Amino acid sequence: METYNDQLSGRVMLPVLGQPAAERSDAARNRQALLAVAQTIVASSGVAALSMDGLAAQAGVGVGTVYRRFKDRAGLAYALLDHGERRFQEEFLFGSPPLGPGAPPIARIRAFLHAYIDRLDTQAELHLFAECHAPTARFRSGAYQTHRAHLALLLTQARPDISANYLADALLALLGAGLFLHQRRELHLTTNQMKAGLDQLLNCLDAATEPNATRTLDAERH
Amino acid sequence: METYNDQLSGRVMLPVLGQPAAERSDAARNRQALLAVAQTIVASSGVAALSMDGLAAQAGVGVGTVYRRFKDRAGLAYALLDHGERRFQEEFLFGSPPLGPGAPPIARIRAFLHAYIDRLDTQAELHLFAECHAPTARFRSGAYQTHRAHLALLLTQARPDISANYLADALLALLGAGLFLHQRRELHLTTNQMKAGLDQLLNCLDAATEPNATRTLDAERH
DNA sequence: ACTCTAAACGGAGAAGCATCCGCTTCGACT
DNA sequence: AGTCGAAGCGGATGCTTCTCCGTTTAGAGT
Repeated sequence: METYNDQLSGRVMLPVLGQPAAERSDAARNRQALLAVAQTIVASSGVAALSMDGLAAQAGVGVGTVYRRFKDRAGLAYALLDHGERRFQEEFLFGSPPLGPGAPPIARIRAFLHAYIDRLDTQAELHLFAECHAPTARFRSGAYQTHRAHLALLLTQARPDISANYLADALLALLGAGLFLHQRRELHLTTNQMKAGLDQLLNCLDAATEPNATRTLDAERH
Repeated sequence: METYNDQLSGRVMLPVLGQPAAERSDAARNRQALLAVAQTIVASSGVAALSMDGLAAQAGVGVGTVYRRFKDRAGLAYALLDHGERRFQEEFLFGSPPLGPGAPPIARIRAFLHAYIDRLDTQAELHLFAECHAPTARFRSGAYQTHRAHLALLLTQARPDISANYLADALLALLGAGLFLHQRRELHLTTNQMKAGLDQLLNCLDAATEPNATRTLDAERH
């Protein structure tokens, strides 16, 4: 029933409307403490070692508190990813090209995919952890929605003839943590090889542009 | 450490080499009984209601037995998917075209994707269950390896200029149970719409064939 | 029929997730 | 400073997964 829209949100874009009643100071303190401890655990022993009970114990709070703050295991994971996600969003929404505005659509998409791969390179386990413990949540999360909207917008510009939303979902599927880890651990691909693979597909998209479709809205053909 | 290679295997293709020492009769009996009970539970109450303890209780065996037979939750799920997977493999390996041999590569790929979507339509929850409880296992499973090899072979014929293995993984990523359920539940797509989406992408692949690359190995250009 | 051993069985127990609910505390408003 | 209600706290509790290990049994060889 509940979603993780608050975590990892597209809040960056939202006006300060009905801020859902700011956290009480003790609550905020606990959240920070818990996040700090959680990060330490993950850094030192890996995500597998991160348990709700253990976290509560190490942070010196009751388990109830952990659940109140983070809802569940997946919520905790999303909270841990949130900082990086915010920065990422700022970069592709407001940063400098080619990731940020200013570059042609295909270039921005490419930059987005590359940047995403780089994030996975350091955080794939955490992403996987989050995805697995709330399987449908990835798609409902604010982060996913934002990424999807971003890609869909760019794709509409690059390929007005293809369903942009579908394509956006497709591209994001290629960035799933499970696939990434498989490619890294089993196939021993480097991030550069993955990027190259994605580039190939993008080239495909670019090359296959229908002759009568406008490739970019305002660029002349030559 | 362990994998699920035995479940959902490409055994279809394997000669009768070192059959891993046939099951003892009591073991086989228990496996059948457990699978039957598990299927009943899933059919009547959904995958969420399928617990190892409950299964053991309902089947009248100890939990240890369940774990010995199926290794873990994910293993049980894979075992439940196994029957259908065998039939699916037979169809795309030996069945009639366009799914089976005889049709041109792109047509076979399309047929494969469509058939996969149809399977997901009835079994997505079980697939998701399996994927989530052994996140990396999907990629290591015999089923995945077989699907991947199949697609890679066809892709090599259709697009010798693109890394077939990478593309195969990409296509299979689009068939993840998580994405499927998201598209069905959240976006209210029909299976036909999903198939259409996949077709669009395939058309892209087809259309973007490099002019100097041979589209099919022995077809003349005109 | 008897023996013997690898395989299978069963269930107690450890550990984790999540909930519930009575108690405590913050902080807004007098 | 004092009141008061919403929000937060915590840990007992229940349920589940999975492991471990002592006991039992199938079935091959004699």
